[in-house]
Amino acid sequence: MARKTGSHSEITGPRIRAAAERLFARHGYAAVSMRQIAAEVGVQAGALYLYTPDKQSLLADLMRDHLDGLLEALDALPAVTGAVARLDQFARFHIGYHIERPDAVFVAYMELRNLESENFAAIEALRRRYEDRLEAILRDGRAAGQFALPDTKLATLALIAMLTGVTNWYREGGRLGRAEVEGIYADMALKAVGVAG
Amino acid sequence: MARKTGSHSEITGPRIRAAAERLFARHGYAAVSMRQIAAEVGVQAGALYLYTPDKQSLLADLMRDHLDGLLEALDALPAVTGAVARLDQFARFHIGYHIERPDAVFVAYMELRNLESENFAAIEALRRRYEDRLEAILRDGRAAGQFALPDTKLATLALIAMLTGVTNWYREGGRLGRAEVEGIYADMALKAVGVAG
DNA sequence: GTCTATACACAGATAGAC
DNA sequence: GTCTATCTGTGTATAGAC
Repeated sequence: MARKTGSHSEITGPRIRAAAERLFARHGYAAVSMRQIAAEVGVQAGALYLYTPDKQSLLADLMRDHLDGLLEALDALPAVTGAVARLDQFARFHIGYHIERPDAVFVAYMELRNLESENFAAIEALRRRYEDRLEAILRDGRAAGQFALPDTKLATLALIAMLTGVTNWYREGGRLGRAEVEGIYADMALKAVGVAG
Repeated sequence: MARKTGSHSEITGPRIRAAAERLFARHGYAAVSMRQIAAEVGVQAGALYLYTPDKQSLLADLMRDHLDGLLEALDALPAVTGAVARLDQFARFHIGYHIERPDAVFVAYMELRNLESENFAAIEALRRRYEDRLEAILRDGRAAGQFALPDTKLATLALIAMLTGVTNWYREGGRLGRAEVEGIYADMALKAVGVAG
């Protein structure tokens, strides 16, 4: 409880990451300065370096945390049986998870080109793991004769692009509610792979 | 034919735009310096300002030119009858046009947030016009009972996201040829709106 | 039309006082 | 743990020679 005056390490770190995420999403990593991030948090630029070795690590950590959380949440879903039910579940999950974290999603998808090569490789591996979960569903459904797909890899990428696109327009309190949007997207995803609506 | 020594205005302008497009696509607008662009072209940084008033205009012009060309090419397609044929044509066109201009597409989709407000409004209006062409097809198809769609606006955005996603992975000379990819995407687009494959 | 030189602002990052 | 001050590099953009 009792701490020295001016000592806030437990909350300043998360606040720095939150501010960086918001600013990176809004203006882009390269366009945001460490001074801007510090100003958002209410500290001086030099203080940031107590929490991150450099700007690049700040970006890479945000992206890794996002993708780690995404995979963890996917794995925590209740088990369902059958490729159709699994794809429906995946689509709804993807929409819901992305709708709730527009900034994190935006950064993770837009700032790949600003990662240095080791960070890029690590982040790409995580993304690939996530895509592989969807592709496994599509492969199983095709093997079971439930999906009509010329190419599972292409379908995987097409579906992910379609679903992730929700972040381009969805706004809290808009014309369509979250559950409604999840349902419509899941329906389109199922139809796209040949499941009759 | 005969020109003064060192005078290259007719080709330097396009070369500057081409270099800027390539660099912006690769590294992002904010991460690319005027000096880098000049170096690509083989001139000094100061010389760029004979062709563009500033860096922002260079970006806005690239994006406007891309979207103008996209709309013009769409309008130049041969007329086809029926919503199914029109959607098939639109999907193939979108894939083909985007596959051929990965850099221009990337810049037009990723650098919106780096546009100043007047430029942003102009570019957004062009993008909206393009989306409206697709939405008109979906509305007509739904009215004719050919498409099953809960919401044409949402479906428009979902389809465009799916189709545009091709630029994230398609590479010339890869496993799948261009016509093949166009066909698979068009098929998924039609199925997604409820047309039986 | 292009170059060299430069003005001026701001970037990322570090040192040392408190 | 944070601040002030500062180092060093680089950014956009312009002026003036050729």
